[in-house]
Amino acid sequence: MNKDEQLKLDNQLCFPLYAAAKAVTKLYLPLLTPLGLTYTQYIVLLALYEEDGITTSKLGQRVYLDSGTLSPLLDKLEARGILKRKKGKGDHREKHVYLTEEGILLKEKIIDVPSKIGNCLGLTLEEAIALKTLCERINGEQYEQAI
Amino acid sequence: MNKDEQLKLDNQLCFPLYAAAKAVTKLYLPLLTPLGLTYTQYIVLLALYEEDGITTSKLGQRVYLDSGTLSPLLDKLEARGILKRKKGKGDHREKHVYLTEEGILLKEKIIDVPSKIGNCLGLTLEEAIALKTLCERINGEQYEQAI
DNA sequence: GTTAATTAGATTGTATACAATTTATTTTGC
DNA sequence: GCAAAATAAATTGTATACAATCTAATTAAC
Repeated sequence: MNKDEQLKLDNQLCFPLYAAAKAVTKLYLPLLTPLGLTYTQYIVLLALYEEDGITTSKLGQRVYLDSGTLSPLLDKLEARGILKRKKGKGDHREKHVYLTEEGILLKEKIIDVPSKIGNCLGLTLEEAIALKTLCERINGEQYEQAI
Repeated sequence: MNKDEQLKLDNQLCFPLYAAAKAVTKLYLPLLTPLGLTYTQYIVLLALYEEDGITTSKLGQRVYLDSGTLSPLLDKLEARGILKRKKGKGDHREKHVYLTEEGILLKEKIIDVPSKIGNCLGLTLEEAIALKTLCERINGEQYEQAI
């Protein structure tokens, strides 16, 4: 394949990946909008359901978001009464993120989302696992010095 | 796997996919920033190198972007002198997007980007093709009535 | 032990993304 | 042939994303 061929959209890996991520995110809209949640807010809540009281920076590492994205997002969820941020006893620079009663109750509405999404992708279970594994490989790489 | 397990971040398909797309997009930064381009602008240019003079709506379908994203993006590229939009002779609602001399010259700088990115993903060729194929399957699906 | 370097979180600035709306034009229905 | 529906592009509003910067608090260095 020459350089001109290589430049075509259909020969890129990045583009289908970018498009697929957007398409899958959009799949969640009809389930999350009724709950007043965006996809990113949903992801942040999943992380909190796993580890309540996590610090903001740890949460950011978990969901691959920096403070520029996470701070205003947490502002909104806090304003809605879903979570609270409190300074810990130790390091006073850190803030811990805690689910409120309402945030904990919201889990009951969220818990059916994965199964409802599950069979909508048009992939077999094996294909979905293969896709997930390949994406995790990419996410696990260290790219800083790669270029 | 019970519902609580199913809700964990590590058991989602959507999340690694979303993270991998962001990671791959970020890989392009050191190559595109020197050219003054963002990743999305790069994708739009690839589409134009394949079909110069395409209408705005066709371009949007090709790169999976709606007019709300594409209009201001084209504004910027037009302001930089990389492309021009002109009304066609036929349907006066349509605008056709044409590369300028400068936009055509830019291709010479862009043409090496794919090969430079190529081997940075830590995937074998077979794995990259498998990933691309699975993403294309997702992109080809019709999801409107799926939920 | 005091200054320098680092870190946590927030803020600012720019660029996506997309739903919903608006305007101009074209096509349909009858 | 004309009102109604549809379409193309732009605009508005809200929510990511992230680089760069800022402030406050902590740690390191000497």
